[in-house]
Amino acid sequence: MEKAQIGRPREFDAEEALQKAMVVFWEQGYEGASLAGLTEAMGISRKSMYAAFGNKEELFRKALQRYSEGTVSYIVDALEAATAREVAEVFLTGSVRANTRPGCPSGCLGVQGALAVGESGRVARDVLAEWRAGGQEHLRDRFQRAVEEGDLPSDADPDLIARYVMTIANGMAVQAAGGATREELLRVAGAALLNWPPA
Amino acid sequence: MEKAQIGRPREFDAEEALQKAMVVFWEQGYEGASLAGLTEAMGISRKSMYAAFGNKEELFRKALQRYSEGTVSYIVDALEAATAREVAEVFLTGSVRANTRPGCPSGCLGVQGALAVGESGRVARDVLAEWRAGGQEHLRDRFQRAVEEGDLPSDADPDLIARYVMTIANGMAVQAAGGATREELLRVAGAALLNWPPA
DNA sequence: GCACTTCTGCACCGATCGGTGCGGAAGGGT
DNA sequence: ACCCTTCCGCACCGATCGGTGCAGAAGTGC
Repeated sequence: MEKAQIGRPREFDAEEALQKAMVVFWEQGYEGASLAGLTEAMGISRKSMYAAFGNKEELFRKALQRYSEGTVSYIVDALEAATAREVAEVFLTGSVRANTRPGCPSGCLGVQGALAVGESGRVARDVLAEWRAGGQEHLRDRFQRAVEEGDLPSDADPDLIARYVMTIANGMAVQAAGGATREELLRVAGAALLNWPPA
Repeated sequence: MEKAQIGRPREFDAEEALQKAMVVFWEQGYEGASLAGLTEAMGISRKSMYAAFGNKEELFRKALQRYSEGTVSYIVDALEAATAREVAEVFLTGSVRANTRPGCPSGCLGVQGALAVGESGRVARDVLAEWRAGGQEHLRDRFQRAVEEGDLPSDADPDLIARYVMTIANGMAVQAAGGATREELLRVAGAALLNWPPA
């Protein structure tokens, strides 16, 4: 994104513009977000957007990356928790907070950004599916380690446990998109954690 | 939909066409489904579609109604089950089967049909949110009855239990949209049901 | 056979989609 | 001061969006 020091420097803050674009994608989805709406929110012209980010798909990819590093950075903390139970707890409560953050759209960009789409959204849909699968894989690896460390029973299935936890998170994202409050979702997360290990 | 017996009768089967439209909405979402794609799948012209169904929004509403009466009719069976535990079990396993039906799109129309959308999809999004809330309400009423009948502990919270069950179902719909198999999801449902009552 | 109604295919509507070509303005290096 | 690069606002591109007007064809009741 930074390529030259010579010439007229850009007048806008790329990170700030990307943040605004991320919010629009988060709220309206990949297909629902138009170039006009994106650039208006970003405060720049179409031409500047294309020069700085490539095209709509690339902008979406970069917005998702920013989302990963910012909004959902709690997953890093979760994976570093001491026990498998705490991993699940930090992950789920972090999800709830991210899905119901005041001033941000409800729900999760990684879920509602592109779930079912037409031809033009295929790439975005696949990018998000891969993104979710990647998160689930990190959880699975962590639970696998927990099994090896004796933190989980030796016959526990890390794949199933990771999928179970991710399913709860995905479901809460849908609930948040439908208007569920932080308190309601925290209680759901609490209920899901009563069951541990879940297999 | 049936209004006159005089005049030239329509040449296509409205129910059959609606079924095809439902599948397109299911697969591509409300915004992703174009009139061109819909009418092509339905095998009729734009004009015939408008005459028979009104407009795109009305077509979507009628497709959702057909989805309710067909694909997700298992919810009726679930609500009639003898115990709250069985209600949850029939509901969740029914969800898994509906989300992974061979020959149908993966996932749930009620979830992926319109989760995050632009201006033009607002109505569809709200229709679906209300649809999901309605299902959850039915579950809550059933669990409320279970409390009154002593089938659930007297301090159990029907609202929380219904939201918990619906969250699992919503999450499995996202998982299915991402490619999870029926077997994988049945194991998740089984794991979720180990935890009963979930509060 | 006639009148009446409705169906259907085609072309077309204005609006918007994602994406660009152009030309002037503006900053940095030397 | 010069040059060179980059930025940026505007107009515009073909394609597609949801939705319609028109006219001919076709079926039903009398």
